Amino acid sequence: MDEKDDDGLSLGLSLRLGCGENENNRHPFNMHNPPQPVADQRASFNNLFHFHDRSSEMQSLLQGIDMNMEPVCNEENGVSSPNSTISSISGKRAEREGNGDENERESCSRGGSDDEGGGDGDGDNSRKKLRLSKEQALVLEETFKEHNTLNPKQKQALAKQLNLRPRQVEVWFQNRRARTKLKQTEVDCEYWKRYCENLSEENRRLQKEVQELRALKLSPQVYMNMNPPTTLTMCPSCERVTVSSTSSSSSAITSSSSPMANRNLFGPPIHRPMPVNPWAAMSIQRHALP
DNA sequence: TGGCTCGGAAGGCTTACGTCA
DNA sequence: AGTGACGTAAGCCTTCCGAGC
Repeated sequence: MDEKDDDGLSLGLSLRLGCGENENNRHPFNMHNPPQPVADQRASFNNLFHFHDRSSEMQSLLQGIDMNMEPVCNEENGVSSPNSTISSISGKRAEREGNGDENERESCSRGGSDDEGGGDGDGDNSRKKLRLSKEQALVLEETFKEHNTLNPKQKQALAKQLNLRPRQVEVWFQNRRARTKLKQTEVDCEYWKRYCENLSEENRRLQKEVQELRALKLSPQVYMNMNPPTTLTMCPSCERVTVSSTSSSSSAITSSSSPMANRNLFGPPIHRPMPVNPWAAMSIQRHALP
């Protein structure tokens, strides 16, 4: 088992960091906090999740499901939910399912063999699709919002609550993570696209400004009215811009009063609105882009 | 009825970790 | 004690394909 940190008493939870499927405030493009590689983001947090400590809202969601009901083999029932059928269990995944799922699978497979014998007759090769009920989907969604991965105990508990096989819960979470990531990628791409467009616009504007300044430089009377040369510096920690004159006495001003106040001289704006959780973004308009 | 989208499921691959020589 | 080989478990990616619109 991979649950080395599971003491068997607590319901530990494995969470992925950085990619942010569950991090609603994720800022994937913050230059000071770049996105992390997906493959190495696994980290385990224990004791973060207890099914029986859920909110009352969650409890109400679960009201339609008998939490005390023993998990019922779907193959025995023929359906896992009022509008679902069940797929056959086969292949590598079924082979490597841990002991935690083994008992249930074995018991289910006995019923499944009966069902297969009297079912549609296409045997193990068929993928019988199921459609999770609304109640099941709601509970899974709510659970996913809290934690996008489950450890075996949580998977078992959730499967029991929803009257599903642990494998179904596992697959649902895998698909949910994958599709969340896809959504996030789409949002990210759109963001970068518009970000580049704005950079191009900014570049054009600055080039025009340079041309205007060069034109002024060519006219001699301008020099007579110019202030002494100034130096712009920015504190790397607080990012405040300081304008200091080389001749006048300590005329340093901060960015708040500087004409350069709104210009980040050293890269993209730090506090630029970043893409939000894609699922939230689907219903909430994105922040205004730069 | 064919096309399309959604989403459950399977298979392959990668990674992390434990065990053992 | 350090190390490489090996096995195992879990997650991710890609693809398939049934169901519903």
